[in-house]
Formats: sequence, C-alpha cells, structure tokens
Amino acid sequence: MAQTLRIPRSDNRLPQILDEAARLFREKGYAATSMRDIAAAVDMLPGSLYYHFAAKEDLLVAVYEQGVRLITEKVRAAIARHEEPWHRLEAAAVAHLEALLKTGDYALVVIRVLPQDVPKAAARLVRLRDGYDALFAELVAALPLPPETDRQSFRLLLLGALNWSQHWFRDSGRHSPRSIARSFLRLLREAQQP
Amino acid sequence: MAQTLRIPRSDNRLPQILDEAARLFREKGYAATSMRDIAAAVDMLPGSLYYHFAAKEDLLVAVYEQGVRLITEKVRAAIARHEEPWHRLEAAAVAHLEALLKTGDYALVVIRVLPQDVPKAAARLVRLRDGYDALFAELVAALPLPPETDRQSFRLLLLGALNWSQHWFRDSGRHSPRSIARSFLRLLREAQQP
DNA sequence: CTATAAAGCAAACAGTCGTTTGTTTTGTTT
DNA sequence: AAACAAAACAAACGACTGTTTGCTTTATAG
Repeated sequence: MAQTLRIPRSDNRLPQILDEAARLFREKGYAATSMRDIAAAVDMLPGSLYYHFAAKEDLLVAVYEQGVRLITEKVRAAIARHEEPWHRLEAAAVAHLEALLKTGDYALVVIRVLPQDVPKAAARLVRLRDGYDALFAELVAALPLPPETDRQSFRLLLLGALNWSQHWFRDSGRHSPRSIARSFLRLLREAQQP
Repeated sequence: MAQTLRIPRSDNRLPQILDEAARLFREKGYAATSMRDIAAAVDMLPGSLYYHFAAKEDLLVAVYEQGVRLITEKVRAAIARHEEPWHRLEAAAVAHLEALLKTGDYALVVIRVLPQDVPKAAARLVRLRDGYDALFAELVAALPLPPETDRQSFRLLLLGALNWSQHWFRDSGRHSPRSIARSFLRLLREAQQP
C-alpha cells in the first residue's frame, strides 16, 4: 500500500528513442519522419513506440522540451561567468550557437521544426520557446546603449542571425560557432559605442 | 508541317495551380501538403495535376523558381534607384523584406522550404538560391567599411536576420517590413562609421 | 519461486500518399 | 463541320501513414 509506483527498469530505452527521433526530425523534418523510421532506428516495432508516447506529436514535444532545456542550461551557465553586460551577451551568443551547431540534434529541432508544422502541439511548442526568448531580452535590456537604440530590433537582429546560421554553417571551414557568434557581436557592438 | 506546336489555351489554369501550391507549401510545408490538397484548392482531380507536372517535386521547383525570380526583380529594381553604397544596401534590404512579408507566398516558400526537405530536387533549389545570394555579396563588397571588417559575416548577419523575421513578424503591429529593414540596417551602419 | 507490472512483439485497422492508366471533354485550327 | 491536340475526368494501383489491439516476454519485488 505504501508503494504506489514501481521503480522503472534500469535499461530504459526511452533516451534512445528520443535521441533517434531528434536526429530524424532534424534531418528530414517532422512531417517527413514516420513512426516507422524512428522505430527502425531503435530496432523496435512501430507499435511499441506507443507504450512510451501516446502520439507522434507527443514525441516531438518531448524532444522539443529537451532541446529548449539544453540550450537554456548552456546559456545560463555561460552568462553566470561574467559580470559586464556586453560580455554576458557575448557569452550567451556563443553558448547559443554552440548548442545549435555542436551539441546537435535536440537543439536544432527547436529552431528547425516550426510550431505551425504541428498544429495540435503548436501551443505547447510556442510556450517553450517564449520562455527562452525572455532570457535574451533581459541580457539586451542590461546593455549600456544610447537611449535612441531600439532594443527589440537589436535582439531580433542578433537572435535571427544566430538561428539562421543553421542553414549555411558547415563544420569543415575555419569558422567555428564561437568565432561566428563573436564576429556577429563585434559588428553590432562597434556601432553602439564609439 | 510548318506548325510544330499549337498555341496553348488562353485560360490556362497553370498559374492558378502554382498560386495554390505556393500558398499551401508556405502554410503547411512541403511534406505536409498533399497533391490532393492542391488539387482540391484549384477544384481539380488529383491526377489532373500530372498533366502539368511530372512529379510533386517539380511543382515545388516551379514555385521556387518563381519565388526567386520575384525577389530578385524587386531587389534589382530597388537598388537601381540609388547610387550611394549604403543607400543601395538599405534599398535591397527593404525590398527583400517586403518581398518576403508582403508579396506573399512564392517568396516565402523559398526561405521556408529547405532543400534538404526535398532530396530529389535539392540540387536545383540550392542553385536557384545561390544566384540570389551573389547579389547581396556585391552590395556588401561595395560598402566603404573599415579594412578589418569581416564582410562575409556582415552579409550573413544581415541576411540571416532578415530571413528569420518570417518567424516573428505579425502584420498587425506598428512595424512594417520597411521599418524593420531600416532598423536593422541602422544598427549595423552606426557601428561601422563613427 | 511466484506474483506483478513494465516493455515489447505481432498483426492488423482504416485512411492517405504519390502516381498511372484509359477515356472523355473542351477549345482551337483548318 | 471535321480534325486534332490540350486539358481534365474517373478510377484505381501499391505503398505507406499513424495508431490500436491482444498477447508475450522480461525484469523486479515480496
């Protein structure tokens, strides 16, 4: 009677399912990835996935949640190491881009799969994103900018450019996520303090 | 014998097909849009579409081509009206964003549908995009920037931010595509010339 | 060792997908 | 009016979709 829930099996395969789902969602997109694709990747039968998730959209939401959590943690840890507002923003930009381009699949799903692609889960996905956006808004708010500077545009410019980098970034070149983020921030900073 | 091809019927419905395909591809994405969706939108039977296009991917490529052509024309016309490099770039940015956010479906398909979403047509789509990118590269090359400025990063920063705006822009607010583009450019310009 | 619940298998459901085929309608040209 | 091609219909093909159901395996708890 005291025991209401049994301890789940140790070799749980749920992490593996999430990993492969994240990989496939990011590679082919949500709609083009079938439950059978995911099942095959984890060497399972399609129906077995429904023991872990009630529907395909729920699997996406789970991946999405983990992606947002991962980016948020990386960014929070990075900015905690600095005091000066510009340094904090730069650290955040670097962490954000490294989470996207190096950590891999989970984070990329967050900016690759659009909420409108999954109508039934759109509200949940948007809520997850908004929480993260607020973090950057705070960082920009703390910057010592000229009073006439539009801080909202500033944030959208920076974050948009960072997110778009998924489309052209190739790991081969001399550019690293860190150098790209720094380069972007330098272009923005020099403009604001002569 | 002299006549090899008959003049096509005047009330051709091909433009209508492209219009609806563009609308649906931009609303739901490529994979989530079915040939039946498109056929229903133009009040046709699914099979009839195959008189105009050999495959779904070819329909996408046709929409994509028109989208790229549309943006390119708008931008070319806009920059032709200015001489000074910064003014030319600003005109291009405004035209680019207006093409995306006002002209509508065709242009948005170009930045919404990723080449990797359509493996069989990916090469064709990338080729179309690259031609356009070169246009912006020229504009940035003409700017009178300090010698240490990284012009490639400059271009990627601006274009990325512009393209990403599709995700947050809402037509309701005080912000217009024009004001956004100008705002972005001001943030970038002030940094480069004290 | 046995009871029990977690986890997965096996097989199918109804529906949708892109596409093909043969035929019919429609408009234009002569 | 006859000839002909453009354009669309009507109907189906096999493959694939997300999901459900009932049964079996497997590990843990008492």
